[in-house]
Amino acid sequence: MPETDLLSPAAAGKREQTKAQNRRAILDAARAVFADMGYQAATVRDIIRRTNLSVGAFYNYYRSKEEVYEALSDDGARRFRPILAAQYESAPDFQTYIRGAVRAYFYFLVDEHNSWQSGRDPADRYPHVHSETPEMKAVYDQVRWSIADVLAKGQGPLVDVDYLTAACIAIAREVGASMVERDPIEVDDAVEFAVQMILGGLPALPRVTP
Amino acid sequence: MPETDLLSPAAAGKREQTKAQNRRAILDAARAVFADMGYQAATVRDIIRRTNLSVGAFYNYYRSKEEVYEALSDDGARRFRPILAAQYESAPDFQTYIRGAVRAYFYFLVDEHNSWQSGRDPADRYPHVHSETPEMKAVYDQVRWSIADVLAKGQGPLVDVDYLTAACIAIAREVGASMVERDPIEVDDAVEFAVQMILGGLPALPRVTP
Amino acid sequence: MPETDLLSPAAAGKREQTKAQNRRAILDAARAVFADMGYQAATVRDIIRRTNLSVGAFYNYYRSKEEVYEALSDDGARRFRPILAAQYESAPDFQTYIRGAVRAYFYFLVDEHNSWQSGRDPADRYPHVHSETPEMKAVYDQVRWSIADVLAKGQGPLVDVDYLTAACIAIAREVGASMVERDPIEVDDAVEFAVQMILGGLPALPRVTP
Amino acid sequence: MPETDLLSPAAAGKREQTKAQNRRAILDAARAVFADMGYQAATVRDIIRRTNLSVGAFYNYYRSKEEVYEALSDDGARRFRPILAAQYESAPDFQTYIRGAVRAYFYFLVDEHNSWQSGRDPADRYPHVHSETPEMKAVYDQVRWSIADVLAKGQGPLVDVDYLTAACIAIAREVGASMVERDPIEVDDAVEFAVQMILGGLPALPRVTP
DNA sequence: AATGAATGAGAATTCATTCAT
DNA sequence: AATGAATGAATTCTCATTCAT
Repeated sequence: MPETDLLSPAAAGKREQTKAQNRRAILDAARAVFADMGYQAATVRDIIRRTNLSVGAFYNYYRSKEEVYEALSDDGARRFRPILAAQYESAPDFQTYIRGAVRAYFYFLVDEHNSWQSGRDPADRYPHVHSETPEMKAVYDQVRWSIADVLAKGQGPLVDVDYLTAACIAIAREVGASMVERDPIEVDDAVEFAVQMILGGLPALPRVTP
Repeated sequence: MPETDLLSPAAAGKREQTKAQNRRAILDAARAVFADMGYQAATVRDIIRRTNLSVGAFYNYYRSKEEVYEALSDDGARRFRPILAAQYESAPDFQTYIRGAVRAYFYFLVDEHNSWQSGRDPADRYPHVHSETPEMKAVYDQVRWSIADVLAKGQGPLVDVDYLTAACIAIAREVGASMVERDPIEVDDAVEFAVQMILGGLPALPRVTP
Repeated sequence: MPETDLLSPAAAGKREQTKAQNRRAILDAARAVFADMGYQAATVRDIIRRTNLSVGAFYNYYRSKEEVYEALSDDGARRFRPILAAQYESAPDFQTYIRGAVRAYFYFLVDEHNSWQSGRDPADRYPHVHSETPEMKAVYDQVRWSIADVLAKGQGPLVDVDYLTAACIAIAREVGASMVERDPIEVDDAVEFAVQMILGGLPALPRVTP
Repeated sequence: MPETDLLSPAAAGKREQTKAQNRRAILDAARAVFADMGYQAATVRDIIRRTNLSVGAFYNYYRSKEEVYEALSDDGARRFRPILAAQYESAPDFQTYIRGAVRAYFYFLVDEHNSWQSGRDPADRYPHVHSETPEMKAVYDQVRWSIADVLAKGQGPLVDVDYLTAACIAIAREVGASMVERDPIEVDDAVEFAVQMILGGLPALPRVTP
């Protein structure tokens, strides 16, 4: 409730900039930490340690580990949603949609993958960890929903919708995960593989009576 | 005052039996607890609470929470390995092998699923937890290895082995997970779906030059 | 949920005894700490420090500072209630009741006062503290209630009940507090003073119309 | 950009005025907050939240939370001292002095009470807190001292000075506290009650030999 | 002077593991 | 072997105070 702004605009701008940087630093650190050791095992201190902020600073930006997780999810979803939506709108048939969605997802993964460097080997210290960033989860949820939607609208074959969704998602997820482990990363090869796997399997699937 | 060394063989046998029972009780409790809330969130007290035992007794049987996890993994792997091995030995071709492996995996899942009752919905209290029991993980690793092996031996098509393994595993995992959520569980339908998805996709896959 | 009690009765008894001792040690430490620096300023660590227990042990016995406070209150109330009740039952008139209650209260105070030794000077480090133990508060509440009750039943003069209660309580409290500061403590003198102060003032009080 | 040193005297005066206003705003806020939740539980942010100021500004005016407390005490004492002193000078006897002092104290209380509005009921959130503003404490100390002085000078009866002081103070305090809880507040009735309680009790008190 | 983000010591609490009985 | 209280490091979060702007 300051009465007036006594700071110069420049100074105020710098303040804002620093805040934005710190916010991002926390998110980046959190992404790396969650990827390294999983959400459950990660502690707020782990996140802070990858930052040059103090404990207090963390709590100035986020009220808990949970809130960071949400922010990360939102971040991923927000960036991926428009891409996926475009595919969804423009695709004339199921095949085209699948290809577009998988491609979009894989490029997103590569992007994510490039944006952080895991400092040390995760699984060594914290076993049993499913490294899945909240962003991946958010994107994955989006894809799941849109596949289900396309199928539900009858634009796909008359198969078990749940199973097909699960299978598509599964393929995209795992092939994607396998892809980003390689060096160099060949996105188009991976897209082709996943798409053929999905589409090739379709004709043979057991039909259901709606 | 504890019983002394002056036991009859019968009494000694009884004691062995009790030990085995306790060991199993701990594993059963741990399986349920890990499934409910994940390894990290689970506390040793959570485990022993589902047991007749005291904290101290727990540590007589396992030296740490970690060790219980390992034991659970071993347990699952040990039970599943022979089944899978049989498929592996007897299968004349890739198709047969896949069908056998998926069927074996799905029946294993159903078995696991029936063996514990999640008291309440875990995800409510512990968000972002991918409940995956150590046993599932172990079995999954086995399947992954054997698929890779079959492919490596040239009994499958000339495709990207890593990707195919990943895709097969992914399909089996997710369709399987989807299957056990249903009531009633129709194992054979799910097997058929997963198998067709995998095998149907094969011919269309991009070939690689070895 | 131990199957049987394998401990000898003697050992079990010792366990129980130790627990009782620890429980008391915590209460004693808490009483002293609350008296020294007030409930608000007191920390759980302050309490533990006056004990040879560990942090964890504290939480084995009480779940929070608050719970210790409650226990202390209950303790005081439980010990004082019967004494006060006896006065209340047997007193033929207001004068007798007041004298009995004040006497009981003062003896209780002396008892309390003797039971703990403030290690260092409180007010130096934690200013603005109203040193009032929860036990004193509980007893005080009892007395307040019983005076109000006696007056409400018409056994006292027709005066403003709230004010009279407040005044009686106030006199007892402050004269009592003053009393225990002295060395030697002369309980009977203090009782006499307080009682005369209360009863002497009665006739002159403004009457109210009920 | 802050104003520079090139200010007109008028502007400088204005700044002085602002400083005084801020100082008062902090004190008012602090009084309310301390009353609501006690000194310990109150945070500096609680205080500035009831203010137009920033954290930094707070520390421009007072160097610590403690210092604010002191300032409040001084404030109350400073305002009340002259009033009490006047009574003290002009009173021909003990009776008159007591009546004057009590009346002055009660009017002071009413004044204090009107000057802040407790937002919600404090005791709900912070148990066991005897909300006593530093100002009340300061005034109370003054009264205590002056009664003791009057008695010491032999203008009162030959009774136990400590006890009488304690009792007078106690009555004034508690009846006063009870008074301000009422709506409407009837100061004169309360004064009459307290004065009669004190003076009425005097003749009956045990005499001491000096 | 004002601003409000940053700091970090310190508070409450949990929990894997040990150990006396 | 069994028991369960004790331990204390580790965790989350708060808040008085400082300091760059």
